[in-house]
This record gives sequence, structure tokens and C-alpha cells, in this order.
Amino acid sequence: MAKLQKSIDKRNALVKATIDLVNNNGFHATPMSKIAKMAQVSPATIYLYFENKQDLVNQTYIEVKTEYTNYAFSTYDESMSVEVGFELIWKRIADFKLKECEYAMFLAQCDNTPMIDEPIRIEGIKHLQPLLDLWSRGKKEGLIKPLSDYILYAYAINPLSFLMITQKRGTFQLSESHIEEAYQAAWDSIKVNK
Amino acid sequence: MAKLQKSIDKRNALVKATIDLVNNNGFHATPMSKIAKMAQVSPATIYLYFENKQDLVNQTYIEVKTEYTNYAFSTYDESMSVEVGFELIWKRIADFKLKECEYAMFLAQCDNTPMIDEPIRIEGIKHLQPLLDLWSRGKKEGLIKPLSDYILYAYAINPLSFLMITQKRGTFQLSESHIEEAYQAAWDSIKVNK
DNA sequence: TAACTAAAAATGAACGTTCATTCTTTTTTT
DNA sequence: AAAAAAAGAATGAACGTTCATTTTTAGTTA
Repeated sequence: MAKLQKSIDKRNALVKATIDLVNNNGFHATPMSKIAKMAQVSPATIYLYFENKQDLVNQTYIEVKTEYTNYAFSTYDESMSVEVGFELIWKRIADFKLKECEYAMFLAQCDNTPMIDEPIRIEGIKHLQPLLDLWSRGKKEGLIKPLSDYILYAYAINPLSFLMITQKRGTFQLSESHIEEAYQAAWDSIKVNK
Repeated sequence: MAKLQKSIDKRNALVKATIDLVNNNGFHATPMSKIAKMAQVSPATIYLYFENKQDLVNQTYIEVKTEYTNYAFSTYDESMSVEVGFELIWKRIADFKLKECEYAMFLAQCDNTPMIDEPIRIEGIKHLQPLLDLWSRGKKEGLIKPLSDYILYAYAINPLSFLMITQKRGTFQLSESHIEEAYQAAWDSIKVNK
């Protein structure tokens, strides 16, 4: 009697191939056959790890989103001041989006198309809670404008996605000093003007 | 001898159907047959107006992008002050993204995936020139931070895309006062702090 | 340790379907 | 009546998925 022990490496290779191909060709031009080939696996093998193509991209999305938020919050704890905490989280996110831009691009594509099942996308949003809590604290302390979380996110975090994409497309080279400028713009947009 | 006079209505119906279906199902789940059905046209007829599917989405993209920028700049002229001009353009863009959100969603999807041919996407960017000129003027006058256009765009304009999408998904209801707050955040992020 | 075995894992080929596109014919226009 | 526009049916290729089979794995026996 053998044990259930499908290779985690193979699963990872499939997820990685999915990200790579979807990034470069889009979901519509990423057939299962190509994913299998890139992962060095038979097409049939994919179905041992995933129910179908939709399940494959759903799981890939959740996995990447989790990696993203884990990275964002791994050096933060709630005892930090609002300013310090925000700068720390913001810079971790910037770091992730620029260094792991394959992951970030994949998320951007998922978040701007109907390729992910809606319940899965909504689940992915929950991971941001620590940031929302930080903002709530900042508003109470009169440091952060009393705006909806969506607006705060739109100005403080989302611009990084745009910059990452232009960077990836080669249109624009982001340097360290640009990161500092971007951070300043982010903070200026949400901080209370004294 | 007949005149070449393909119906502009039919072409428009095809473009509209493309936007609608791509918005709701994604490019990967938008077959020509469905586009034809929604436009009340035979699949073969599409090929009288467009070379192929790629050409159809390319042309749709350019058309929507043109409509977008025309709307954005239609009330602006270069004799305006930087502050007034920026507020005017910004609010026109906000208007467009929220009122014509079918168009705006389609653009967001195109700009975040490889579904549009790269040369076509690049052509679409040129339409923003008046805004870049305004910023250049603002920088010279010391009103706008001396940042790269990409960073300015990321903070001043792009957040509207994020807000439009959350609004469209029903996650968040944007009111008039939110628009005013968002405008303030946009301006705060790019204006020089005195 | 070496041979055996049964279940799990993996495969390549095959299936039925769907797709983009084209072909042939009909309808409309002038 | 002639040419353009439009149509429906047809085509071949490509797709997601499944099937029948082989290979690998790991526990058991000798």
C-alpha cells in the first residue's frame, strides 16, 4: 500500500509555469498543453493536482496573494507607531512589487480581469486587514485623513502597481530615489496636513 | 455599380459588443460567434469590417482610448493656469471613468494584460500629451513636484482606475464627496508643499 | 538485502467540443 | 443587372479533458 505523496515540486512547477505564461501571453493564449510542457509534465498530470484550468488559476492566485501579503507584513507589528508602521509596510510592498514583479504582474492581471472566480478574489482581499487596522489607528490619532479604506488604498498602495507595470514593460526605469519620491507622494496624499 | 458603404451602425454594434463581452467574460471567454450574436450579425460579417479577432480588439482599444482622451481634454485649453487646468482635466477624467465605466473597465483590462498588440498600446499613450505639457509647465512654475511623468500619473490619475473598478464591482459606492476627497489626495500627492 | 506486489503517480494518445476563419450562396443596394 | 454586403454552413486547427496504459513508489515477505 503506497502513501499519497504527489510531488510538491511538480505542483510548484505548474504554478510557476502558469504565472509565467499568463504574464507573457495572457490567460486566453495559455493552453494547458503549454503549461504542461513548461512544467515538464504531461497534460494529464495537471489534473492530478488541479480540478481543471479554472481551479489552477484560482489556486495560483491565492498562493501568490498570500505570498505577497506575508511579505508585506512580515516585519511589521502593531506596537509600532502609525508613521513607522506605514513606511515599513509601504516599503515592503514596494520591494515585493519590484523584486518579485512576476508575481505582482500576475496579481495585477487577475485583479483587472474576470479570469478569477469572484469568491476567490474576495478571499484574497481579507489578507490586507493589518493595513486597514493601521489606517484606522492613524485616523483616530488624527494623522491620517478620515477617508474610506478604498480611497486610501487607491492613493497609498495602488500606484505601485502602475509603476511596476511600466517598469516591467521597459518604458521606465525605477531607481532607489524614485522609490523614495513615490513614498513621499503616497504619504502626502493620505496624511493630514497640519 | 454600387458604392462601398458598409454600415457604420454595424461596425459600432460590433465594437460595443466586444467591450460588453470582454468586460463581463474576459477576452479568453469572448468568441467571435458571441460577438456576432450580440451585434445581431453573422460571424462572417465581422470579417468585412475587421481583419481578424486581434484587429477587432486593437481597433476597439484605440477607439475607446480616443474617446477617453477627447473627453478628458475637451474643456481644457493651454491658457488656463496650472491649478485650474489640472483640476479641470482631473475632474473630466473622473467623470468619464465613473459615468462611462464600461469604457474605462475595458481600458483597464487592456492596459493590464497582453491582449492588445504592443505598438497599438503605445500609440494610445500619445493621446495624453496635453496633460504631460501641463505638468511640465507646473514643474517650471514650482507648483508641481519635479517628478517623472510616470510617477505623477501613478499618483494623480491612476488611482481613479482602481476606484472605478471597486465601484463597478459593487464593493464600494462612490459619491460626489468621495470625488472631492480623491481630488484633494491627488493634488496633495503631486503639489509642492510650501 | 532482494524479490514481490499493490496502489499511486504519471503518461501519451485520443475524444468530443469549440473556436476563428473561409467558402458558397443569397440578399440588398444603386 | 451588376457589384457590394451579408449570411449560414462548412472547415481545419486547437483546446480542455479523459482514457487506457505504463512507471514509480514504498511497504511486505523471504
